[in-house]
Amino acid sequence: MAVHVLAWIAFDRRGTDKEIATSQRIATSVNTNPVVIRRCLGELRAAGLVESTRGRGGGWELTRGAASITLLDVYLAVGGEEIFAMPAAPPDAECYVGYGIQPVLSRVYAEASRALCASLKGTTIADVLRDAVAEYETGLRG
Amino acid sequence: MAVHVLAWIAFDRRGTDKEIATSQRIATSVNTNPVVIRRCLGELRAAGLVESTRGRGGGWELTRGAASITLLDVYLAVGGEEIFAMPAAPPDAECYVGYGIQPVLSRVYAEASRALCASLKGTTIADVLRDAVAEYETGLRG
DNA sequence: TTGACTGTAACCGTCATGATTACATATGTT
DNA sequence: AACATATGTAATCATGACGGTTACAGTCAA
Repeated sequence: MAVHVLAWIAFDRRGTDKEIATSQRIATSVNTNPVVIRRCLGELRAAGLVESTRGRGGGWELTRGAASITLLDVYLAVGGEEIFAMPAAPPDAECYVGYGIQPVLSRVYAEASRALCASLKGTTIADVLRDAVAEYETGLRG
Repeated sequence: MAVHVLAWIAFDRRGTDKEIATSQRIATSVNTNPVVIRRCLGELRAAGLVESTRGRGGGWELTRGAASITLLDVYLAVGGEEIFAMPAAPPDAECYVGYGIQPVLSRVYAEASRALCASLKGTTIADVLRDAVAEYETGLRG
């Protein structure tokens, strides 16, 4: 959803009319509630990806170009650190496997997480927006 | 949890006593309920990683060596295809971004998923077990 | 026949997440 | 000043995923 929101703001900014992106208009595109959008944008703002202006005529803007925001930035912004869950109840500490498996799994998760992040780093919001628009136009022809 | 369970079965098999792994004993190590273990093992069996024998003296065995079971096998067995969630409600189809973003994100997710799977493929149950036991012994010395 | 084990259904509590309502706050326009 | 339009955020509800638990049926060896 965060990716969608950011792409929408970037798209809106390209338009000829200088309207600023509001949570209401974004919500229409994402097909959800403005409050949900604001919550999402709040996280993105905390990560420094967007800025908001309040009051009439206010709304949301990217703090930098869409081409310099990677999906990794978005992933980290919305708190996507926890891909794999560690066991809720700690394993049996007196068991060989139960005792030693936790740190081992942590290392494995860190490794997998690195691979995932490296992949996400390869795509920017600008890439997503460009491909989405292309997809739209292809759909119209088909 | 599935990794823990498989490592435990592999560990149990190495022992001098020829006891077979039961869901009860596995549950003790994982610190959970035998039914949870059986549910988990049911998925692993569906994926062909383990076999069970019923009745007295029954239990669970690996269908192949621990060194030939990768974490990717486990990941796929327990249905870990869905890392990223697609929007519950479909985006606005009349919006440039809303229409085209879904297939674009699908491609991005597929790419990220490939990276993750490649990483998981590099570690086997045997690796995890070896490191866990080493961790245990290191802990005893410290 | 008995005991030990798997196989499952059923139900509960918890947690995360999105949806919604309501209201406080801020700010440009009139 | 009054109003319209935004954001900011708390509170609440519904939903789904997941583990924990109980209960019971099916299976097999001793």
